[in-house]
Amino acid sequence: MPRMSSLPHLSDSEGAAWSGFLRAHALVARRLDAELAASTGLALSEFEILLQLAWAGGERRMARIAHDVVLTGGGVTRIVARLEKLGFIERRSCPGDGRGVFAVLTRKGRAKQRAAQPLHLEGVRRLFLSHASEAELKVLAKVFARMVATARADTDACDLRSSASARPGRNHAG
Amino acid sequence: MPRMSSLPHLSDSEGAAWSGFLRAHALVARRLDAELAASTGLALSEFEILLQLAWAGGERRMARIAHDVVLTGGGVTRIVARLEKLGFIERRSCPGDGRGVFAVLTRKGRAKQRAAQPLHLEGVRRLFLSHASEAELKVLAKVFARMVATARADTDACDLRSSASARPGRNHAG
DNA sequence: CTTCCTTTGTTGACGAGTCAAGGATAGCCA
DNA sequence: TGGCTATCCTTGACTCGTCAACAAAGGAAG
Repeated sequence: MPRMSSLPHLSDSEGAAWSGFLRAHALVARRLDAELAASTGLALSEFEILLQLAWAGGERRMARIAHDVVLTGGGVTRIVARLEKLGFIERRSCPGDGRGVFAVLTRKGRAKQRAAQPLHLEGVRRLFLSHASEAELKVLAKVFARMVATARADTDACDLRSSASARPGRNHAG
Repeated sequence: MPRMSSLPHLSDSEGAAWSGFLRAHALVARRLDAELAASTGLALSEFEILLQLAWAGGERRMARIAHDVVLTGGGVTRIVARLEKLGFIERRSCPGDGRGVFAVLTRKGRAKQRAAQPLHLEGVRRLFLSHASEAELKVLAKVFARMVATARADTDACDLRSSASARPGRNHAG
């Protein structure tokens, strides 16, 4: 019979895993973002988009970016606008689909991404990777992959289902 | 020699673990927050504070809350203000320390927390816990604990050191 | 007691990203 | 060809939480 620790009705390891997940993410993401911003002027979300683009060969459609970095369409529009104003990205209309927009890494953008890469990498290693053995890393990867897969499946299914239904916002009813 | 997958200079499992970490957190936290908000009107951050309070026996000082949930002092002030307006929390001045403020769970607040608990728990299980075996959960807990411990140690040390120094903000210098 | 420094909590200004509405294009079916 | 619906992106309004400045209170040293 499992005893309870930080969360009632959760076993010790359950509670520790969940609360650790939240705390670890908050601490690691916050610090990495701060370090990145301090020495490159880029927020983590901005760098991640540059990285995605570099990884994708330089260009990618807005919707695809949003999906990859788990952000709203509107959010991506704004981040890309920021990066465009800085000269790191260009918007290019999508031949063959008049709705689509490509975000394209400029030469300057690629340089910036390359310059920031070592710092980012060092941060990821120091704050995250260094705390797990190779075997543990594999476990994390596997578990996260499962969570992401089903969360995405759910979301997509939900999106399809609710195409024409209204959902309540945050009502704050006591 | 490790091959690279989603992130250059990172091995497959390293890249998968890191990017999985970010994606999984975004998806799980977003969805849990949405579900919680839809059926209780509480944001995840708000519920977590109620939970902390309940867990702590009903009262806790602001600074302690901020530390526990990994938020800024200002942030906690605002969340507590929200919860106070809703009648879930009372502010009480701290006897013996004129600066301190206790956040105290009201009867209504405790009831709210109890009412929301099952939904929260179910969400945590479905979105997070169900994707890992007991052994895997133990690994997650251990790894997260290490990350949190050193991140906190670093932060604290940094805070002490920088008590009287200026730090640059986000400069956005290209 | 006075001075200096630290800690605690609050607040105005702000930045980031969400949400929902809207315009434009695509694609299907009669 | 003329609807009808779905998808893509953008934008105004808004919420959330951060940051920096601040006021009030401890605490130690002279």
